[in-house]
Amino acid sequence: MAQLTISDIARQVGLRPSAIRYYEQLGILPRAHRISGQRRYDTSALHRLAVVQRARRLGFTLDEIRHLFFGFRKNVSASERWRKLSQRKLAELEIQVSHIKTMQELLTRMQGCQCDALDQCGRGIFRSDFAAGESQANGKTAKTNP
Amino acid sequence: MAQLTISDIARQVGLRPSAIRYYEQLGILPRAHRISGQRRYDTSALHRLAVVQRARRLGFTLDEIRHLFFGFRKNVSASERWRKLSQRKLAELEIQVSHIKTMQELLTRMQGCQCDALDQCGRGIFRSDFAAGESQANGKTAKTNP
DNA sequence: GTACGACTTCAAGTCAGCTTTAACGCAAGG
DNA sequence: CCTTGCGTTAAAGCTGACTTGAAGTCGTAC
Repeated sequence: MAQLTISDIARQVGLRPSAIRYYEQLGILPRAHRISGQRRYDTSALHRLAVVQRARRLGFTLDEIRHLFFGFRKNVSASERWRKLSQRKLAELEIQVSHIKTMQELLTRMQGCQCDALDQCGRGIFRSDFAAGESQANGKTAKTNP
Repeated sequence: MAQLTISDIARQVGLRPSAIRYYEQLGILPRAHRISGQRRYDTSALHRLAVVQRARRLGFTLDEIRHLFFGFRKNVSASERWRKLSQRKLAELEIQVSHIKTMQELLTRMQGCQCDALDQCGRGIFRSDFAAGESQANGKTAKTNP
């Protein structure tokens, strides 16, 4: 069982063959086994790619994806690093959910008076993301954009 | 009250001045009022930019941002288009939340046996995102990648 | 009056994430 | 045997979102 060609799996996950070769090149997919030079896959490749696609749509970079899902080394120190990385990502996702809620509220409120909603929510978002104290910098605000 | 320079607001929202000029060029920010050639802003620019930043981090493109937040024309037909667009975006955000939940579960489960969790969740995600019927195409699956 | 620093425009450069192109290999069918 | 069709690689190209560089304009400070 390793009968799928590159265009088979590409079609099944909605990617082009070129993207899959690119992923192999980056180490996101393992080097595929070849039959007379051509890549052959089994269904596990489909599952990996499904995860990759989900993660991409949530804003994960290809580098993050590689480290989080396919980069775990066997040794202990690296697994400690992995744990830290995934904890950080879990926290990010938590925040992302709350930001989506705010955004949904904004869009919903804009069904009424667009300018009002935009200005009010904008003020709120600004305070929560950036405004520390009007005139002084303080260390609490997240450095989201270095 | 229009005393902030471009680098003032850039610093306050964590962007470079060049990004703000770029946004003006794209129509995401209105053409700023100038004093001897130089842009001056008031706090409402900060609020707009806070919204822009939030939206960007949630994966909105600059085009979407322009249309959703700053593109509403005064006439009725355009406002109908706007409503459709925002409804679509609200639905997308809903789906995004559920995908984040799945991803959190995957990462959490990977604290245990990574390969097992990855393969199991991958299978699930694949079925839910792509697998329609094994051998036949059907029209229900989302065309996420045209 | 000229040096400084912060601004201006416009064009070209950068980076991630692919896609396209060119030149080629293999095998199944007529 | 040779065309057709899908596959291969390496290198160059494209898009979105900016950044950088070159060349110039202000206003204040010496």
